[in-house]
Amino acid sequence: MKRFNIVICPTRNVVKRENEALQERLDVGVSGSIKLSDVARAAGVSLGTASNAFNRPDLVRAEVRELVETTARALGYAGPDPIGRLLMGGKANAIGWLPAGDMSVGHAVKSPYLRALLVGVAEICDENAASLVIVSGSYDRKEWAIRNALVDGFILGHIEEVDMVLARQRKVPFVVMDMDARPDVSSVRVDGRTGARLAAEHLLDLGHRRFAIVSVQRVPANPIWHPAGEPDRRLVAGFPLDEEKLLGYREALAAAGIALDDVPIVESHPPTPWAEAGARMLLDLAPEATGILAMSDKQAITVLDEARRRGIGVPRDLSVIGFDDASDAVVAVPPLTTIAQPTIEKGRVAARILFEGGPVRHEVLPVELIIRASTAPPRY
Amino acid sequence: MKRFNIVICPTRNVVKRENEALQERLDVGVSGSIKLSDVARAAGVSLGTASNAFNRPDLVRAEVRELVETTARALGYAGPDPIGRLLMGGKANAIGWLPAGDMSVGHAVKSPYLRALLVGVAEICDENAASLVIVSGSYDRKEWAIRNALVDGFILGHIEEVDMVLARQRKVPFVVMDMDARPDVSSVRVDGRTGARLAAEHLLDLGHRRFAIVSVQRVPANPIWHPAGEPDRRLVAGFPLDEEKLLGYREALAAAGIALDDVPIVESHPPTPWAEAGARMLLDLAPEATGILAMSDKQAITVLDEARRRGIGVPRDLSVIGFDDASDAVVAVPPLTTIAQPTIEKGRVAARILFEGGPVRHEVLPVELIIRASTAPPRY
DNA sequence: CTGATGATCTGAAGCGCTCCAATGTGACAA
DNA sequence: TTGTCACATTGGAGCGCTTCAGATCATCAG
Repeated sequence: MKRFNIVICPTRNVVKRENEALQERLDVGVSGSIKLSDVARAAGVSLGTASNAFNRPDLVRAEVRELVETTARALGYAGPDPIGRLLMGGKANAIGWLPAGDMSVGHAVKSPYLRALLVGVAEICDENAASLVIVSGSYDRKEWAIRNALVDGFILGHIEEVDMVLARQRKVPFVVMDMDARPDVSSVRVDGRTGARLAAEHLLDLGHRRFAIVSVQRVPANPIWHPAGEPDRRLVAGFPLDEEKLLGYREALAAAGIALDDVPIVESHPPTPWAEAGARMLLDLAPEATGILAMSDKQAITVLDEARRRGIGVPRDLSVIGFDDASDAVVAVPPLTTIAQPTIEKGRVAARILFEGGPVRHEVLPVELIIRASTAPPRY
Repeated sequence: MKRFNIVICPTRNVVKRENEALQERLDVGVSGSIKLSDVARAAGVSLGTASNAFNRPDLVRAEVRELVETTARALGYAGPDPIGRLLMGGKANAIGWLPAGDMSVGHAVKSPYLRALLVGVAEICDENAASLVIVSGSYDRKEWAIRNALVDGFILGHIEEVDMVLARQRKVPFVVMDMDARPDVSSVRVDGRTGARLAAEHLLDLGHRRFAIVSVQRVPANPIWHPAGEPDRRLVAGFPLDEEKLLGYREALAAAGIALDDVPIVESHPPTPWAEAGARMLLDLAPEATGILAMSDKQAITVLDEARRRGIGVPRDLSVIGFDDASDAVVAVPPLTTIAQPTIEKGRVAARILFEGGPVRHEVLPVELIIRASTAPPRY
């Protein structure tokens, strides 16, 4: 029967205290929001118990729990503030995604390739009931973003070494995409070299011998032209994955007796205005090429469009092959021959690495040649 | 000259202390991460000064600031922890987006309509250098999500009243989409009623008199058939905006002497499997209809596909009109006649309301009839 | 009747940071 | 010399919560 007393006392208390608290709040107007300690006081229990009532209900007697809940409701308390919770080592319940280079949030949503990646990541987020943060990461804010984004882990588009150092300091797990990461950093990439080799071999098999390459430029800027035979040419490719692609092209071309240095290259930034300038430059300066090797579908399709504008028939006069097999490749005019990479799966794998924790992993995903209608034997 | 002393002392201090601190850290292995107070101690300055060195550098003498920075670097300090910062009323620098109903993160990225919305929101996020959180909000987690997402504001897809109460408790600004919000909650919507009226009028003008409506079902479930003349029919539409559409249809039809109650309605959930079942149900049960009024492009296109499968010619045998003008409307076969809504702009407006703060706003955006090839006069 | 055992609760110590009132200092004017 | 200022820095009080080592008390075996 004493039990009973113990229960009844706080209950009586609460009615009284609740009223007091309510009164207080009315007096002060709709004052600063109530916190857990207010609820605890009003309910006549300790802060710890109130906390437990919300987070570890099994540790609290049913009556007391209910009492706390009632009080909370009466006070208009919205439950423990996520920020306070976080401080004691709680999880943000979200992972962050930082697209490569200077890509904005907007671009991340618009680009078919990045979007596909996002779809994969989002799927795994759903499985884990976590939110997805598209981190605003244009160059000038990237450092701030990496340091301050409220996430439990990061997926980083291929980034600079310096950003990787930052990310490591952040002490949250992260995985990088599309680069040969250091051994102590998880990574997910596709076999860009093989893909590029397949692309070049496809055109070679069709009989092409005069090529031009559309390479990726890392930053938004005017396209750069690298003529055939350019002295001291290095790997002119924006991101690590693009360097790999260049190696793949070189490998295949070399097997056919063609030196990479004898192939003109245009470097352009894939988003629209730059890619278009690149396409114009390409068709202006390499009119003799019959086979165009593009490092992304976006760039390949831009070449397709520019060729159409000029009355150059594809694939009659010009063959174009892309890379990615993003969603727009199949609806391009003509449908784009390309190297498919499992982009959605790439997103999934990266996200899984984050959620599963575990040791460092390095995943390399396969690529595949998809022959559509933008490539054909050259006319002689 | 005393000035000089003051400067030099901490500097000497720091070298010594830095070593001590380093030693400590080595002793403990790579122990728990260093915090601002460690840096302050090691640099021989107060915690407050160390904080200022990072956040309000102008308040700290250059030498001291540099000293703090050096020490921080030496200790491997990654800068003030965002969580601690948050606690004192800092901003998360992110806004959250919670798609409607039971939509998952994945669906939010896949659906052309939601994606367009996302593009608009993302654009404004970029302008404000903020991140975008796609909040995981399937029904069972929605409450948790609203309470705990680490954001400075919310964009809520049309939600239940109860969620709005939660959102208000959260004490962060939020705006709801596509519903007649309460006067104290900002909202952005399109003029669904006018849009629907335009759609019905278009078909009426073409000469159609026998209609069927594809309405939106709020939750994933088998489609529901509402035959013509169903007794006690109410507004059978999933979300508030869909109710408006129904009113618009009713208005236009009534003007032509057709009672809404005499039009069969199928209610289906727009994502794929349900929409397909709805399309089949529609063509099975309303074979006499020559004009289909669909509340979303997704559903309209699904009808298009099912009709093709059955050998029903569109627009020869059947006219179909959608709503949204999402990106897939124009590439549908045949290209879909639809009511365009400024979806991207809708996203922009919602995001701007959040970032600009200011008083409650209620924005209504216009719609427009886009005639393509899925509608034509009926055959007699 | 005693000590041991569980089941509940309490109280206080953080978590890492920001903010602010108070302090100290040199420069400058009176 | 003294008073006044502006600037640089300090110390400590929070921010809202979780966690954990006790404290309490009814219960039960011995």
